[in-house]
Amino acid sequence: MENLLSPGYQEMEPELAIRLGMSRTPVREAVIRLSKEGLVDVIPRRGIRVKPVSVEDMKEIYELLAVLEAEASAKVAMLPTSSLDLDPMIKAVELMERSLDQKDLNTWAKADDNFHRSLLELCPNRRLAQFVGQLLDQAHRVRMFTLFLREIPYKSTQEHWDLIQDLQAGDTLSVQRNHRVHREKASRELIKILERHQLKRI
Amino acid sequence: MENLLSPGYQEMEPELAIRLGMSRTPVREAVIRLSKEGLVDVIPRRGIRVKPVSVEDMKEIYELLAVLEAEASAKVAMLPTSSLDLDPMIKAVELMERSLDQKDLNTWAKADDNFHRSLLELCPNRRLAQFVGQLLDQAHRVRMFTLFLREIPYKSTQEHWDLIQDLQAGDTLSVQRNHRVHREKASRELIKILERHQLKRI
DNA sequence: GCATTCAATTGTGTATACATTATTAAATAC
DNA sequence: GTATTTAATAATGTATACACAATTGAATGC
Repeated sequence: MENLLSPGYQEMEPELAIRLGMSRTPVREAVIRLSKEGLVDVIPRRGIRVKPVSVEDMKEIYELLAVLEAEASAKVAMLPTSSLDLDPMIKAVELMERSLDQKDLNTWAKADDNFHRSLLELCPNRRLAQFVGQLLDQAHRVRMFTLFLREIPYKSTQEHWDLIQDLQAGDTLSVQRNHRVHREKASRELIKILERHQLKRI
Repeated sequence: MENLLSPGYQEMEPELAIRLGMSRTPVREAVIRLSKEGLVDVIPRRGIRVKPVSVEDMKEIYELLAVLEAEASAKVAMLPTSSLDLDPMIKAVELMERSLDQKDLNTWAKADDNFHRSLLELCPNRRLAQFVGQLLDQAHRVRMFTLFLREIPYKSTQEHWDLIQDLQAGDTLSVQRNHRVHREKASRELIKILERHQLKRI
C-alpha cells in the first residue's frame, strides 16, 4: 500500500498515470496531496519526484518530534484519567514485547508506530496530533530502512511502559521529559547509523 | 487576494466554479490544497466550507505557536551572528512603532506578521518554519477581526525589540522563554476578547 | 564551427464530458 | 397516514480533449 515507488524516483505526470493505470486527473490530485504532506516534490517540466529523506531531514523531523510528541504527551496527561483509554497503547507495547522475543522486527516497528499514533489520538490538540502524524509518515521510510541495521531495541520497550505509567499517574512533567528524552535518544541512534553507513539519502 | 469568502460560507464545487469563473478542475485542485492547509473543509455532498475558526481552534493554534515559535527563535539564536540578517525584523518593528504612532492598526498588524515571518525565514529547520507559517495563516482572519477590539498594543513593540536583542546576543534560552511568553500573553488577550464578545466562530 | 533562431515535440493547466453514487422526492403498498 | 421502495436529480470522481508554454533539436547565418 506504500513505498512502491523508490525514493528519488522521478517521472512525468502522463507516465505516472499510465503506470498506475488511471488518467492524469486523479494522479494530479494525489500528487497535490502528497506534496502538501512533503512526501513528493513537483519539479515543473522535470517530473514528480519521490522525496529522498536526507540525514538533515531526519534531524529536522526528530527535533520536531522530540518537542511536539512531548507536548502531546503532556496534554494527554492533563486529561482526567476517567476519559483516558490507554488500552491501545498498552496492547501496542505488549505486541512490541512479543515480537521482540521472536525477533520479528517488522511487527515490532509496526507496533511501535501504533503506540505513538494511539497516543496522538488521545491528544486534544488536533492540529498538533495531525502534524506529528505527518512527521511520522515522513520518517517512516528511513526507519524501515535502518530497522535491520540497528541494535535490537530491548531498552525501548521499558521506555514505553514508563510513558504509559506517567500518563496513568497524570504526571505531566515526567511524561513530557521522558517522551522528549525517548525521541532524542532515538534520533541520536538513527543519525549515527545513517552516518556510519553513509546513507545520505533514503 | 484573500478573505473574499466569509467563514462558514459553504457551496458546492460546480457553484464555486461558476462564481470564480473557471471550470471545476482548478477549483478542485485549489480546494485540495486549502483543505491540506486547514483553511477549508470538504464535506462530501454538502459542499466546501470556509472553516470558521473557533475559540478552541485559537487555543490550539496559540498553544502550538508558543512552543514552536519559541523553538524556532532558539534555533536562530544558535546560528553564528555573521550569517544572521536581522534587518527585515528590525525594519518590521520600526514600522510597527511608526504605524502605532499614527494609530494605523492595519499597517501595524501587517508589520507584526512580517516580523514573525522574517524570523521564520532565518530558521534552519524548514519544516518547523513552514508549519508555523500555516498556523499564522489560520490565525490571520481572527487576528484581523479582533484588531480593533483590543487595546492598542503599545507594550508589544518592546517585546519585539527584546527578541531582536536576544537574537543578536545569541541568548538561546532567553529568546526561547521570551518568545513563548510573548505568545502566551497574546493568546490570553485574544481569548479574553473572543469570549467577552461572544465571538464563538470567526 | 559556433551561435542564434525557429520549429517540433511534449508536459502542464484548464475545460468538458461521462460514469457512478448518494440523496431527495414521489409513488405505492400496507 | 405512514413507511418503504423506487426513480429522478445532482454532486463527485475520473477520463478525455484542447490550448498554451517550455524545452530540445535542427537548421541557417555569421
